[in-house]
Amino acid sequence: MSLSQLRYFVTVAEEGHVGRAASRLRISQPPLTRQIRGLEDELGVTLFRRTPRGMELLPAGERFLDAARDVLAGVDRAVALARTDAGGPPRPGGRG
Amino acid sequence: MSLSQLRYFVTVAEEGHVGRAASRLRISQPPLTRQIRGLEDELGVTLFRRTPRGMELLPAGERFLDAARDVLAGVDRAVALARTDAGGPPRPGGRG
DNA sequence: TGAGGTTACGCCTATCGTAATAATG
DNA sequence: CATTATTACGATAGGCGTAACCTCA
Repeated sequence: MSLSQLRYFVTVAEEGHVGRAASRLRISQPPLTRQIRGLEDELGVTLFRRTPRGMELLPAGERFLDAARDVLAGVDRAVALARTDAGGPPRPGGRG
Repeated sequence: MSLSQLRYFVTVAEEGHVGRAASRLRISQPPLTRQIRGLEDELGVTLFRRTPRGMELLPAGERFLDAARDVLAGVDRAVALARTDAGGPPRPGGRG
């Protein structure tokens, strides 16, 4: 499980369409399909129902979507907290 | 930034020692050092102070530690939620 | 036939482990 | 010299893109 997989999953869930999601993520469909598939495989849970119209979120997927968004938001929060200037010395080569 | 980096960081923070942290993580010191360094570089923030006795958490590191734990807990929660049996069909080849 | 998701294959990057190096006291 | 973190170098695994394939209506 990786943060990329979580981002990919959220995008596919939002678009309901691998092609559109891939476009938004600036990657091609195959790696996106594989990552979603790998995520499902690792979880042991089917997150989407494949239809001729696209990807339909299953109940397990909806529950996971909520938690995945929380994780990604937590990452942003962590980064912001670390970068909060509170007397820490700047790194040489940092964006300072 | 990766979930591995977050796990590595939390372990080093808890041990205050790259060697012990690496042992707990079942990897060797060099990759652990590199991942911590890469994390600091990506954040643009120094998280630890290197001393002859080990790794000492700086203020930015303490703030990040709290948030990193939250992220990792969120991942566990997401997995548990997805696996919550609520009528979802089992995957063929799953761990059933 | 058309739309959409999936699999096969090759390339590139990232990560790991072993060995060697630098700093501290 | 002893301890700890870091860098150099080669091997392995994972991710991406192009091309080809399967499924459904």
